[in-house]
Amino acid sequence: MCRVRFRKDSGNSMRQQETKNFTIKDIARLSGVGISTVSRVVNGHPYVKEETKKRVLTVMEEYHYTPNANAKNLKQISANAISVVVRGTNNAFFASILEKMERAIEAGGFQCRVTYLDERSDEIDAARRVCNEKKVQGVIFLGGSGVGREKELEAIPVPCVFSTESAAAANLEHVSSITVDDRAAAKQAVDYLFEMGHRDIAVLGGVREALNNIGLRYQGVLDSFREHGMTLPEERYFTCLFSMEEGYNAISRVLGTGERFTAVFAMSDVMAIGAAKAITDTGLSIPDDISIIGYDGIDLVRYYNPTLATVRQPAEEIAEKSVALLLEAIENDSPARHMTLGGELIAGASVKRI
Amino acid sequence: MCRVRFRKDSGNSMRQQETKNFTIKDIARLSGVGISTVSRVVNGHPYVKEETKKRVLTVMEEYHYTPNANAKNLKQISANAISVVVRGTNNAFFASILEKMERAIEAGGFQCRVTYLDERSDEIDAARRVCNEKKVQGVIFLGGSGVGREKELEAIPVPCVFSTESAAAANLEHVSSITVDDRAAAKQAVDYLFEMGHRDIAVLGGVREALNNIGLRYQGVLDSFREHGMTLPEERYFTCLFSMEEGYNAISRVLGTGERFTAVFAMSDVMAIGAAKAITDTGLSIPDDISIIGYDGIDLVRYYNPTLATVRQPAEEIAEKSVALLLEAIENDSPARHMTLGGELIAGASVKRI
DNA sequence: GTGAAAGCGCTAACAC
DNA sequence: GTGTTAGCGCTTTCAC
Repeated sequence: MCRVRFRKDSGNSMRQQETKNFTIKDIARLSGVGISTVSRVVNGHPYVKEETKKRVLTVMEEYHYTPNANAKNLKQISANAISVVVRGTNNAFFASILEKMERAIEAGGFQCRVTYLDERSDEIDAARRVCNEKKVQGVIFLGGSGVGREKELEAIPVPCVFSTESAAAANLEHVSSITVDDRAAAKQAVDYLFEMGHRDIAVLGGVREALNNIGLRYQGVLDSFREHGMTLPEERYFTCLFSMEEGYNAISRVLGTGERFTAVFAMSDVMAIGAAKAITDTGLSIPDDISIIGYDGIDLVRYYNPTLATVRQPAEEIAEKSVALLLEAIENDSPARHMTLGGELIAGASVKRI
Repeated sequence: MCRVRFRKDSGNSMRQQETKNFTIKDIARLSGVGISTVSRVVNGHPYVKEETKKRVLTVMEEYHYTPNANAKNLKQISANAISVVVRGTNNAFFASILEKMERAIEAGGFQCRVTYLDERSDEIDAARRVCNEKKVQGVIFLGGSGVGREKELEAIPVPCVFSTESAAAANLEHVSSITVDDRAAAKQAVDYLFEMGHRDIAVLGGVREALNNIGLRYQGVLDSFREHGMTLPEERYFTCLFSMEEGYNAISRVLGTGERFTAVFAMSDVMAIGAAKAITDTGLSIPDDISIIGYDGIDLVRYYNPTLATVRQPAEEIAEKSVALLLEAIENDSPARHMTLGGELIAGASVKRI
């Protein structure tokens, strides 16, 4: 492309020059030093005469030199960096954790490299690739799961931390994890609805599998029902994906049939928001006709109308502990640990005592 | 790290092997062919005997070989890829455009490489780096601005498209842009408020600069006021950043002083949501006491209570046109173009006729 | 059809 | 303090 572009005004050699990608060799030649000296300056290594350094920096500036990261990574043994592999873009809950992780990683003296993956991609595969291409010293999986992937995890040569999913079952000496006690937290949410006098409670959640967060939250729901001498009828569990749209559709559909309940526990705040809108669109009121409580504690619940009750997962604590666990493993070669944090019930105007 | 880990059970050579990063050389040796043959198989080049190909693939499979992207990029001249540089993570409006861009780019036969940048980073610098490291054939800037950066843009050797910010002023033959007519769209929003009988209108927006989107939206606001024989008092313009929190704080503060108006135009939906919550938290009703209309048309406005009126920027059209412009420039070497799309007024329960 | 060999731009010994 | 040089893992001529 550029070729053609330049052919149009080939008399202009200035532009030709501006487009050239300067290499370390060019900079060395232009500043009259060897390439290793340039490399030393670029990487802030010691033992370069102040004067030489200045000259090299000037040339670098003048020609807009940027080192080629491919070449750097190809050669470099280790880069003092930590990689965070995030599963699922556009997830408000993860976004808030990620932000805090970045800060903690940098505070710990490491660079932070974030890899965003969509749902279709394999996070462990991506991590393996990052490890040997970017030479990172540790990996944090945000929203990924290591369950049943022991074999692949073995192939990752640096300490790992699974954030928000337990990896205790993998039982690997380089894989830690940090989770919220989903079962207890979900129980708290439903307990709260019972306390507020609700008896006819619906649950909006994802596909229940024994070992994932959803399965655990479901267990917590059952625990609460059991403790209150009740059982959750299967027709009161609505399955949907983690989006407002899906939550809306699921609850719209059931309310459309004339079915009624006095409260909903949604296993994520975005589902809860969809559900809330479905309720008001049906002409019902929150919380007068139906109460609703979510899960996660994303910022948005505070700004919704009415303010949504939720069980907050402690984002900053998750972030800090994840990074702390990883740094310990990297720096002190500490053994893997699996920590569990508690959720926090946040009351909101969306739940009414009946 | 891994060293230490392995020393713990150095008798286990299996794990040692699993952690090794296989290179193209290893695969060549293990399958008894030359490295160029492996390279051909990996890249799907023709002229490899079916049998040889099969053998190589088997070995690759067996040893979980993944090519090193650094080495690949270092050597490769061009990669049939397009880079999208997104400024500002966690922006729902951009996220929806990005998703559609990815699809369009892949449909056009190119790979899509997304680079996420925070507000502090320089998007043009990042693009330049991506160009010579990843060998992309074109760049789309989502949310970046090329204004006043002609010099740096010249250094990018491939066609570019600025999405959502005009780059007409740069007047470069390889830089196109696609924008919404912010001025007209903002005018629509305020016109609508006037039509609904509002006279005391507040505006919540960002820092006004002559050439950016905010400045244009502000001009549109002034246009509408002028057309309705009025002027916007300076004390009715509230400046805040693009977040719910900022919108909330700004409107809370002013309502707290007892100041009142009958309608608010917020220059983004997230600001509008913050403002909406500030209004209801003050004990006022939307739309009975104060009407509100936002800007952007993110999904969330449909799920808010009450449904927020907004001016929708046509995300899919922006995405499609951006990609189309770029593909044309890449494939047919078409000259730069600057397109302007229209916004669409979306009525909502948040605006009341008075 | 397939292999040998020359680099891509850089880092890190090692020599001076 | 600074320069020379050997690769990192790959693609890509160019021979055969």
